[in-house]
Amino acid sequence: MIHNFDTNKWESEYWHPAVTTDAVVFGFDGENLNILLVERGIEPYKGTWALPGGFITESDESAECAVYRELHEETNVEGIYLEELQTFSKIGRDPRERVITIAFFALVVKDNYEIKAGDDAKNAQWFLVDELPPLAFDHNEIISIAIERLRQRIHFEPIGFHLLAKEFTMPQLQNIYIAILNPPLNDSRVRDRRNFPKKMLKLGYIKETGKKVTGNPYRSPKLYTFDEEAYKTAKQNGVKLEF
Amino acid sequence: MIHNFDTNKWESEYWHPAVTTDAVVFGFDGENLNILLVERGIEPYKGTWALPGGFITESDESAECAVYRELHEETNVEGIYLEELQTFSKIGRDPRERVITIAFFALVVKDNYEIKAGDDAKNAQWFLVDELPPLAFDHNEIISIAIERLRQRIHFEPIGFHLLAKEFTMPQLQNIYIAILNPPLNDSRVRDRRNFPKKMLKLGYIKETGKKVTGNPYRSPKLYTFDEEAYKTAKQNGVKLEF
DNA sequence: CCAAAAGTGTTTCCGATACACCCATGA
DNA sequence: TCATGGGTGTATCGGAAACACTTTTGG
Repeated sequence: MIHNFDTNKWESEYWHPAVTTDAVVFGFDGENLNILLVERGIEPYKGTWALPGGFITESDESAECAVYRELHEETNVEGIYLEELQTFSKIGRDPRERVITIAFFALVVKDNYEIKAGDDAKNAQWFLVDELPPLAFDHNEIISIAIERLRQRIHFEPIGFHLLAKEFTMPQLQNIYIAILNPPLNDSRVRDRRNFPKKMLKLGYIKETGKKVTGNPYRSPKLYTFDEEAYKTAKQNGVKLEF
Repeated sequence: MIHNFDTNKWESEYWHPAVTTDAVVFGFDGENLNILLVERGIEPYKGTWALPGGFITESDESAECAVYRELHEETNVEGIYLEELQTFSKIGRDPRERVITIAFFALVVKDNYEIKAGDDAKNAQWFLVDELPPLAFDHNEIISIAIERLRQRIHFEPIGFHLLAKEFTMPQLQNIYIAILNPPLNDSRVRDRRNFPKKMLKLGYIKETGKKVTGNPYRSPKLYTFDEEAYKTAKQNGVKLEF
């Protein structure tokens, strides 16, 4: 093993890899789950769809900052809830050089953003999770892991609310669970219109607004909101909040 | 900071950070949960306890390889189950330069290894999770996150078996759940000697060996093993395996 | 025979599941 | 009035939780 430090005793001389960040941005439209992709405008994989992201370009930029910056530059999306997914460091995952990628995943309300391609991205748009195009690098693997993480997470944390507007209907919330968990058609726990709201309301952190949606050619659903205070209190008290 | 670019057009010109790996190794002794630490033999934090780990020193070394290598060099532990925890990239977490650390966590049978300090480690030993010494860098934070991850994971995956010898007793397995979940004393689900085995055996992937421990000055407990086949089958069939 | 720890069975109760009909709205 | 989708209550069943005494073993 190498132990050479240079004259600056704090500066290591070990090999330094390139580090990038990528974001798996999930957007929900009330019905289906989408992922935000960009079409690469530069080599390698020019013209192929890929996750938004890019190099950490400055020594004083954190990974979080880098991924926010790239996301804004490439897709015009900003100010979202981001969480680290995993780091990908296999040899050969980038044809240019050894690249280590810190992947994040994000949850947004799809219609809150006007997607605009920019920077290295020739194009940017939403794709249904079930209808993704061929992807650059190992981005398929990253997305699989992100979906898996989402599936686990939704059992323990109310992540659904990041995917919905402040006020939402029970069927919308239910559609999130169906889209993420993809349960069998006869799973009455998730798919039954009577059991689902009961279970959700029992968690104690969803409250009615008293309002209803208008303008539908059918019975108008009630609007609910996420009661963040109630959620925090319940969490602190160790109340089980599992779905 | 080092910025050496070559003429290869694939070589990016972005800034490259230093990347290290650290391992949070949990060892179980049948009673309590321990963490493996090393006493640093070099600056910075010379003489302070820290997680085993170190720089990715070669461009063809994956993060997994690096952490295995460092762990072996510094503590003589090898061939263990390792899983990525999280990547730590905050500015200023290392006084030398900007360092990004990929942290892993591992689960081992404590008594299977003879801990021997080596390489940059002046010393290496187990500490009870509740009695950790002051730690170098942000290793306290890394350990907190590792414990949290462990706590979540044990609900869904039979990670306990990595912490036990092939044959183990029910009270040992129960002690793992108690050590990791640290439930209130009146939590009869985890702490009751009648309910716990019932629940475990119902999962279907633990089988009796027919053997018993010998040499105790009291009733000898039965020995069980983890039935990996049964576990895989159950998992594929979507049987719920939650604790 | 004593101390220490392990093994075992039953009752109760709550919460999850299963299930079907009526309501609201706009066209 | 029709089509579409949303809202609501109840009965049953199963699994979780609560609970205490007996057995084994070595000293």
